[in-house]
Amino acid sequence: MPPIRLDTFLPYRVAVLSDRLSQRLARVYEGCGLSSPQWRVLAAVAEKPGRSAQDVVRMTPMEKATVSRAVSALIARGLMRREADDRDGRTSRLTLSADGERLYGEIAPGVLAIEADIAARCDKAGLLAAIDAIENGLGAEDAVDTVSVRG
Amino acid sequence: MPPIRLDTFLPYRVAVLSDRLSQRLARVYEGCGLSSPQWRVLAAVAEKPGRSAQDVVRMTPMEKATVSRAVSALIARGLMRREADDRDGRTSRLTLSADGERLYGEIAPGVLAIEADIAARCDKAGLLAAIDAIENGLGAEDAVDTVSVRG
DNA sequence: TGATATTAGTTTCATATGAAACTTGTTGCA
DNA sequence: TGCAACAAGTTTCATATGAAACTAATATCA
Repeated sequence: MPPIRLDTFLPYRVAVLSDRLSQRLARVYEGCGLSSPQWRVLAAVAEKPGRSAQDVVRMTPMEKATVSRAVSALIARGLMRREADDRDGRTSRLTLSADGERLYGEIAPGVLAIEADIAARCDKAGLLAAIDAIENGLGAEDAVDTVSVRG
Repeated sequence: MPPIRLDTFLPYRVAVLSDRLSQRLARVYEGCGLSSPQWRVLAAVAEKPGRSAQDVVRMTPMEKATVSRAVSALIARGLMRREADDRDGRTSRLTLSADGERLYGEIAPGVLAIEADIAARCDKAGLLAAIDAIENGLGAEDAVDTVSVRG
């Protein structure tokens, strides 16, 4: 079996890149006492107020337990509010408090500056298109499950 | 502060993609009783026998403690061997045992098939070029540290 | 040469994580 | 209705993780 060449093996390259980007962003929000899941929840709710925890789980690489804990921590710090959905008693709608908006406003520029640096160095549109294509493919494979692996 | 649009925010998109790819690959090697760090170490050593634990740490998004534990586990399972470097008494050289090669040979085709699917759906060369460019940029930013964030 | 700093690797410890059980509310349908 | 399946969210528990302390070997350089 000839070994997998890692420098051109996409899952490996993407994993390394993702980790480095995460660490780079973390430098910005860790100073504000946010963990990575907390930052992610904050960003998701800031983008679209009223999202439920489940919404965040679906759009994010986080378990529902992780999101639940992050939400609790953000509420305990007074950065986020939770109110019951009037249609469905199970789900609750999340919004940022004034303090939450303020903190978000402190972090976002630094984070956006990093992304601008990144985008300036690569073909961002092409990269997004590739990511879309891959994710669509992964979704399709889910249906086929392990079949494509056995070939 | 206008919220960050996540669907075009590269660190977010890359994190989600990386997580999905990891889970997809994990389906293959989990069946063989390997954890994610164990698979990564196995793949790194298979690619270039004689790599040290530190080599693996440098090329991989894993802590040295994680690598140390993964190596121990692989050796305990008889999949890997460790022998002292004759020049430097601190480092040890890792190689796969016959069983390790065999297991690698079982896993690699499935993993490569997944990557082939992915590569077929996107501009792989362009994607690799973008990753290279971003990683180079991140390296450069390290030197400048937080300066570019303050702008 | 010998003192000091550094590096490879391991271990310890506190914490974060994921899986599964659980609670509560909703849906489907007989 | 009422009962079974299901979904949102929380909590529990065992385990994986990262940070820091630690050991042992090597560099550095006065």
